[in-house]
Amino acid sequence: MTTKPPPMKAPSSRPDGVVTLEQVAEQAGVSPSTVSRILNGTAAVSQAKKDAVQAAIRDLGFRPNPVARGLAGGRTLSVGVVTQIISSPFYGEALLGIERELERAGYVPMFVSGNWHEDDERKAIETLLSRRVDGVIVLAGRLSDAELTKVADSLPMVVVGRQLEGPQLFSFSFDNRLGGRLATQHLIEQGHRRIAFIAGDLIHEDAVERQNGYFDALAAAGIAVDPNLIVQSDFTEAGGMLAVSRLLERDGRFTALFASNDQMAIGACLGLHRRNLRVPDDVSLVGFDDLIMARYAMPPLTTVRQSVYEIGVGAATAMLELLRGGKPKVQLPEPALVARESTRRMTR
Amino acid sequence: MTTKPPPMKAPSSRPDGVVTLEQVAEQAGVSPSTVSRILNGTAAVSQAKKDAVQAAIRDLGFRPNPVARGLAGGRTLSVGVVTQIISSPFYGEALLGIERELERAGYVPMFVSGNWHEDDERKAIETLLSRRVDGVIVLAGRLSDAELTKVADSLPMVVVGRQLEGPQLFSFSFDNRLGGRLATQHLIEQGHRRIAFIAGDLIHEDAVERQNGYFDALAAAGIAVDPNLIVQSDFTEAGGMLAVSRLLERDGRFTALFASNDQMAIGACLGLHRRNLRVPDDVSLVGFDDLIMARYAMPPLTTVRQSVYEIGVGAATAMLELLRGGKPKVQLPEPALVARESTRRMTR
DNA sequence: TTGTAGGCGTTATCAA
DNA sequence: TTGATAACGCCTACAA
Repeated sequence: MTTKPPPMKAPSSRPDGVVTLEQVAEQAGVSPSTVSRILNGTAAVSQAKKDAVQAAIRDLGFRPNPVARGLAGGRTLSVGVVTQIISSPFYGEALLGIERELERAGYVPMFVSGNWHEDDERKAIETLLSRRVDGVIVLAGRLSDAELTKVADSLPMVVVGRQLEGPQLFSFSFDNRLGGRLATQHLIEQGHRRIAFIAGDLIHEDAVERQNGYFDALAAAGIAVDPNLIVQSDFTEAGGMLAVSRLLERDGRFTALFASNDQMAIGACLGLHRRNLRVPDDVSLVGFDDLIMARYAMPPLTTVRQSVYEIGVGAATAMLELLRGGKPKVQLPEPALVARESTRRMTR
Repeated sequence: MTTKPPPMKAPSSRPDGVVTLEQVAEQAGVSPSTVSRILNGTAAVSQAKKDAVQAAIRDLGFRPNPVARGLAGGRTLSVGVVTQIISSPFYGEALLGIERELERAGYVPMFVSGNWHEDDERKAIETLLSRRVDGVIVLAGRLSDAELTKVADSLPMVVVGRQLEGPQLFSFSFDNRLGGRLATQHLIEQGHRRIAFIAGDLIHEDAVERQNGYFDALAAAGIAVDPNLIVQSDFTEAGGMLAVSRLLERDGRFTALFASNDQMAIGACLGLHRRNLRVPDDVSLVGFDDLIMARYAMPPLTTVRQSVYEIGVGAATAMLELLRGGKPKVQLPEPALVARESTRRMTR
């Protein structure tokens, strides 16, 4: 042994099989910058070197290190996603859409929960920024428009469920109002006149819009709004169950119930069951979202289809476009009523 | 203007308000290394400097950059989580537990889906490694024990649902076998003898164990296993529904059904409904997991409680302990039967 | 078109 | 106990 141990660097492979850009450069006989340029398409490179480098990349199994990229001011190939509660079936489906779509472009999502809490949400975004994500997708939430817009100054941002404008900011919403109208209309067409409504948390535009749709349909049918038939809740199963109790404690009788999301509808169903009211025999029930759970509810739940998965895909697609420097345009399917077995024509 | 523009560096705050460790050092009148040492507790530092640095950190609102840390070989304060399908209600609850617990220690989870697919899972882990996560939590999955163990050579790892050993490797399982026994026993106690069983994907230890529990209970009661009453499925609602069809196509009659998770039970319920079989009047039904959906199923589902949320918390706790260099020990609650309305005493 | 040099924000290694 | 100094792996002027 004549060589001293320390500089014993085997150029082509380190202990754990991590290959660096520098090694690729060496193997291809070019400079690191050239490799970088080829990787990022930053500048024109001669075809010969391009080939050599690509061969080297393949041979060595090189994969750029996102962490180093992030530090160097480049991209991290990761996009932050602010959800509210990661365990909710609603967000679950959206996240799946986001993950799948992002993956196609080599991006990885970083999910953080806002817990329907302004501070948490703020912290979530900070976390994301400190992790150098390339962009942020915000699903609903409580942060003010101003605050979100400000973040978008330094980062591409996609916001679902609001209307915001900005150079690096894209937002889109599902047509919740139309959805709310369809649901209510369906009930009216079945002959119902006394239709109760469980609103979601009215801090959300979504919730408000669904309620507006409810009003629209009633108005169109010449049915007066009865405040006794409206309760506000929180989009959870437990909330839906509670809402039904409150509704039943009042004097107003109703033959149909429109819960502004599936989770509350499911909860309401149990609440009705507890009072010995049958769905749809005693009360017709409509939900909103068409989550998987709606299909498997008992009875299967009539609801308004908004493909949450598609919304996730849409958000991711928009983000990728933004990242590409383009102008996203997302075409969401129109809301549609899915009639199942929880609603029935009024016969009495 | 006598100074030339380029070096115009305002030491205390850059355009976007990002403060670096170096700035903290400067403000506190110490070297960057000292700041780093204080941050990481790497070495002893005089109290005076410690105070000064901490004051500077507070004043400047400094937050260490995880990306830079990751590059420098330090920690990224992030742990990777390999789930199977992020949209599943089961994983949702687990992820929530993981996220909450990790957050308490300043860690952020990175979720990636394995999609019940070996290749995806392998890729997921690679992604995680290239992102320099400090550790990996694996929830079930198809990767071989050997492969997982190998990954654990270079990284702390927690595996849920298997038995693996290793210096940086910790694994724990819920007592699925006992759970399966409890479920079946409950049915037997209600007088049922012909108890059908829907197994999960038997690639999972979990699924196998639940089935073993089913066998255990039958054996203890002196009931012979009837292969006609057993079908294998895939842990999804759709799978549960399909399983019921297959069961009913066979000649064997049954008065009770044990589905080895809640999702399949819910699906089975719909399947029975389609054949005009009532739960629990015609068939008593038991699930497994006690997800939220069980509570709100119609009728509310009798099931075996395993707190998926707790499992998530446990996995995270174990990981933090591993990261701390300690030996984790997770105490999971015993499985327990939660009797609700989907089962009833056989009267015929 | 290509290469060199410097920097991104931390941590780790050595001296002092 | 402290502080230079050199990585970490990549990107991006700048120069050639």
